[in-house]
Amino acid sequence: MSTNCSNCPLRKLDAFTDMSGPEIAFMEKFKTGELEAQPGTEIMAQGQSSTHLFTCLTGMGLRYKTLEDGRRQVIGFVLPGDFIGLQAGVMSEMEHSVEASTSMRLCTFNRSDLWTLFSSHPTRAYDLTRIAALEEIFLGEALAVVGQLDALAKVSWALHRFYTRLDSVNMVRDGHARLPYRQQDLADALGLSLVHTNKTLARLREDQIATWSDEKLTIHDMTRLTRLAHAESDGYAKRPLI
Amino acid sequence: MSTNCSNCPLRKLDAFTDMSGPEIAFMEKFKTGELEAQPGTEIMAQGQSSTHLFTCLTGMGLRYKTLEDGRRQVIGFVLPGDFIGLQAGVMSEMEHSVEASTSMRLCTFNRSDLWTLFSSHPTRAYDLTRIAALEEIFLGEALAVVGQLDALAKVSWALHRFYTRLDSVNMVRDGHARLPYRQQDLADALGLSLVHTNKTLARLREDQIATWSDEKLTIHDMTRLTRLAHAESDGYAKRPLI
DNA sequence: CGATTACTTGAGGCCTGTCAATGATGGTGG
DNA sequence: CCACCATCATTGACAGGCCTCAAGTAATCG
Repeated sequence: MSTNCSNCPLRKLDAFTDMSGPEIAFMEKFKTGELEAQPGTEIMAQGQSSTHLFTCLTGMGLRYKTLEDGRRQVIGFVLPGDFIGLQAGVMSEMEHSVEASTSMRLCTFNRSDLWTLFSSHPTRAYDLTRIAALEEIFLGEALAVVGQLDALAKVSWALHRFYTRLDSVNMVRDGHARLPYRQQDLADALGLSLVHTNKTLARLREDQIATWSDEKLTIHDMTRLTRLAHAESDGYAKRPLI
Repeated sequence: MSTNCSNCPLRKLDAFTDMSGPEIAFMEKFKTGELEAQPGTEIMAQGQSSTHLFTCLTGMGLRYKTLEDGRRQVIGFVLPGDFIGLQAGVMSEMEHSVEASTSMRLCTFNRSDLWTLFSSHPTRAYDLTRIAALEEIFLGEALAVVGQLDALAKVSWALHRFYTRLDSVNMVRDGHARLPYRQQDLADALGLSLVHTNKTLARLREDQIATWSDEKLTIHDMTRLTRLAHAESDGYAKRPLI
């Protein structure tokens, strides 16, 4: 069973900007199908070009760069509504990989159609550029966190951001949210060792601030978490959906 | 004396993609003037919107985020050919500041004209998106460096990247390049303390790999520097100029 | 010539990485 | 059904890379 854009469940969320009728009609043509990705699958590979672009419909994944010595830097986490493959679309190849952490359902687009988007639907092109700018903003914030904060603040920031982003796509129920990543993923995102990440999570748990276990995230004290996280106040405005 | 786009000295460099006649004609209209910024001037401020966008014509600057506790993360360094204000253009406000390190000459554009760029010149819109994607690629690489590498590799990476980028805009003469930043700027970019940055630079100098003093960068052994830097081999392809 | 800024160098300590071992869980094959 | 293996989370011990503090030099400026 495939979803069409006119009744896309994501588009109705408050987190995303509105789309006009003609825009929706165009997206119906732009979208070529859907893809189911199993956990552990590599959706896009670093150093390769791709004929397809995606939007995450359901499920979660992560973006990461692999260094030649085997180390790994997690660049970000893919949640529903996220666009995948902008780099492959406008550059020759991807500079990071994207992997499915859970089973994921993805809307698929043809890279070759991207040019018609720019030439015939400037509002959609503008939205795509805004998405790129949002990525840039996030990476700048992540760089500041990894570069300047200590371990407790790093982990707090990550959990705070997970919770906020999951909440924006309606994936928080009764204060709980599914967080299907491994501690190693978080460690690789924050530039910490697995061991130290584990101990920092244990401390947040003991201090009754936040608990993340069995793939489930629970915030016990959002006030203290926000303070520890040095979280920027702005409650992330609406963003475009492709 | 003001430069017009048709004889823009940057456009002729190998580093930048070609521009068609109609594109150049449009840029002439799009460009509203030039601005001279003195060293230390804040060109764009974090948290503020701006009516103007810029392209760096000459001189150098830096982008940085300020944390509430006063710490600072340098997000990147602005060299000739770099576009400034993409975030201000397509989002409500900037999430980082831009400051002039030397005297800078900037091409100025009106933010309100940006929409006509998207609606009437899709090739230019595409280029703008590519620039955003390039920024994203750079920030991803910076995140991996700051998150995963040790101090020696971080500093080596930075010097290697400085040299490569300066070379691409023809600012290297006889193996020397002007690098008008302070050690504190580099430290804040790499997430290192000033003291440790200084000692790491001293070590690279003693080992006859690279010397950076008196605002002048000299590479003595590019082979070893490249190895230390874990530098990605791809010799940065052509990029668009706005 | 005092004040400011930037670079340099040394000493000491802590935050975080590495190493190592254990437990828990789940999948697999005999 | 159980031994076996792989993955992930957890905990302790220890070392080291990097930070902080501090002091000194040099250059620039009003």
